[in-house]
Amino acid sequence: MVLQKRLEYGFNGYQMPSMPRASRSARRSSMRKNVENNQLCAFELLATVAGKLLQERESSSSSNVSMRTPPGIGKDVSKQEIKGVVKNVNPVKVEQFDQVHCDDNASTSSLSLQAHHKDLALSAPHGLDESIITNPYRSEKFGCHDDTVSTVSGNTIGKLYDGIDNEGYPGLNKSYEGDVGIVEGKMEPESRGISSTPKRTMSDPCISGNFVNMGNSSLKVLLCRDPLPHGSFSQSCDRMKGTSQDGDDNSFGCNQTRTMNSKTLRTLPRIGDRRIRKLFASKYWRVAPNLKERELSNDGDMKPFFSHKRPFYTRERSHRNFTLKRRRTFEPSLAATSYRRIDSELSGPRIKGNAFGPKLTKHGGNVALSSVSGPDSSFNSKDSQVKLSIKSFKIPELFIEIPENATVGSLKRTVKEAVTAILEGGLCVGVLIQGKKVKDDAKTLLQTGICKDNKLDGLGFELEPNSTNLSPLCSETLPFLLPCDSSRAQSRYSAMSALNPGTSDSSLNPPEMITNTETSSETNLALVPIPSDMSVDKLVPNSRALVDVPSSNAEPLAVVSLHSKSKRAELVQRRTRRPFSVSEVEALVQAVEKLGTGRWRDVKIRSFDAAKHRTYVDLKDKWKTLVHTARISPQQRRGEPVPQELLDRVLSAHAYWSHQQTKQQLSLQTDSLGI
DNA sequence: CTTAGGG
DNA sequence: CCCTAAG
Repeated sequence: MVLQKRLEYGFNGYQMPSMPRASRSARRSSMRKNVENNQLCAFELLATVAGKLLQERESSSSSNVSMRTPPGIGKDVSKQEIKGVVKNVNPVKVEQFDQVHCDDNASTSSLSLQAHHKDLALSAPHGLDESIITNPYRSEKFGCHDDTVSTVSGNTIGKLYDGIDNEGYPGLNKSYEGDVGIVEGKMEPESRGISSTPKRTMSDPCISGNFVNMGNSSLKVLLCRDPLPHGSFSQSCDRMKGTSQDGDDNSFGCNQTRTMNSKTLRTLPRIGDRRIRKLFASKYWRVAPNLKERELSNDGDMKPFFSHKRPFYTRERSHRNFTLKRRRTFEPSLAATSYRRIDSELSGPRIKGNAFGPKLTKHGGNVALSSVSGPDSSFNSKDSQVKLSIKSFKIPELFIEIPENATVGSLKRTVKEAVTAILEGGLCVGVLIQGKKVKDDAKTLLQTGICKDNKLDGLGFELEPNSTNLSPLCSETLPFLLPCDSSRAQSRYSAMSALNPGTSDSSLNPPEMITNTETSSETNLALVPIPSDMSVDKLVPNSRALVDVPSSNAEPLAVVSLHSKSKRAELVQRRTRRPFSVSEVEALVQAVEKLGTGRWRDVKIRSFDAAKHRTYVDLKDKWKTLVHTARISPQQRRGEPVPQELLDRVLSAHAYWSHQQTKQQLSLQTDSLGI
């Protein structure tokens, strides 16, 4: 009776959509096993190089002496000069190369700028009035890297930033495109030298990153890479239109845009995703899973409006299953972008002035490509030796998470450890020509086109983490996705509040981000504040080194630990609490009324697709609490009061679906018995 | 990955 | 919200 009554409440005449659910298996991918066994390719080589570098750093104080033929590299056939690994040691050093740079200025410089800008964006999205960013290019040009410093005003940065966000690199498009072209195999007359490198990087939203966690002296490093098609980067940025930060109020009704976004986003990072998850317990990941992609076409059908004439929603699922592979990638949004780079540690003090060195450290690049100076044809030697100058290698991205109260010294140590760990973990060197990876190691340089007579324009090298030790990490979207400009690079280096009992979430003390562009000449650790979705595109005028991150953004980071040493640190910070708003409840109720209580994934997609911080589990939980809430007396309820009307609907729907469920079960039983 | 439930 | 067992 009661049930009946309830049903009447909101289900008058409502026909239960009897749609068989797609079998779960259908969505399941059997290919779980991963190739985690990548062999350590040039591990040794790199280790050697790394070692060298480290040594050099320690020993060489000011001399920008370039390393000569590091063991293992180009010893035989080609003679290479590795000026710096991981960091640009010093562009100025070799005239010849500089020459090249200058010549290329037209194109290179813009390119560099791009990269540069990107970096800026990454590292100092917020007020930068006073930030000083060295412009490597300049330095290079003038040969006085250390002295020439250009100051970029916050505005400028902001603009750059915006430009980046918009996919374009205003004013830089030309070169950018050129790059892309190269990547695609097209060679542009103009691009040469470092071109290939930068583009590669840029086009690789996927970031390879290392996450270093310092809390508790734990060191967590995570490397990830995930090659993405160029262009994804920019696209990856969410451009959710007009969605509230929460996505709360806009959760419904605007699927279209959202869909596109999600789709796009989802395309981004991925490889790492699963892998990582697998490797590490889910507890390490705190990002809300992104549901699978949806079809645009579904949007119409999916309209959340509760109506009797509901369209064939049924198709939705199956369709979706085929077309879209759902992906819980890290949200691209940030994902893609949140990468910090730490190229410094290794190069030590000398990098000063090179913080934003020519090396295009685009974040996002899964591999840090360093710029290879493609020696011009003019730079040939007499014999058939191929001379290469590798200006720098960028180490895979690192993520560092360190408590605010940590000391600078510990920060340094952490970074160092992280870098060391990476190097020790093994790196592989990849060779790219025209942006394409040369896979056949057996080929001779000549065969590959790397010969003195050739312009080595398209030649590039990249360092890649040894996949054995890392997991590609695609950052998940920040839970709080930024509506329109999430595209901007962001990273989170948040202090783990969990480690600081005294100041945890509730303390309203948001972890602070360190934006450090000038902190030390030693480290170019560019920490980027996480833009809060709340204050989306505003640059905080006076925030310089430290940026407050709204506590609401203090979402946990994805941290992976490679070192067993940190156990406690593994405890991930709990997600910040985000009470459901009435509108969200409304959306939830509506969705459940329509879909039932056993299809949270669909509910999520239907009404909360844009709310990245609401997982289907969250929705399920919320429903659970709603039901509970509806049953208790109003006096016992807490939090934002939910309209009684909604609660009534909750009860009705709950009753209805429970009934359906039992009914279904009965029929099943009957069936099996009957047969 | 999703569900369903307990904590 | 988290964590997990199941599927």
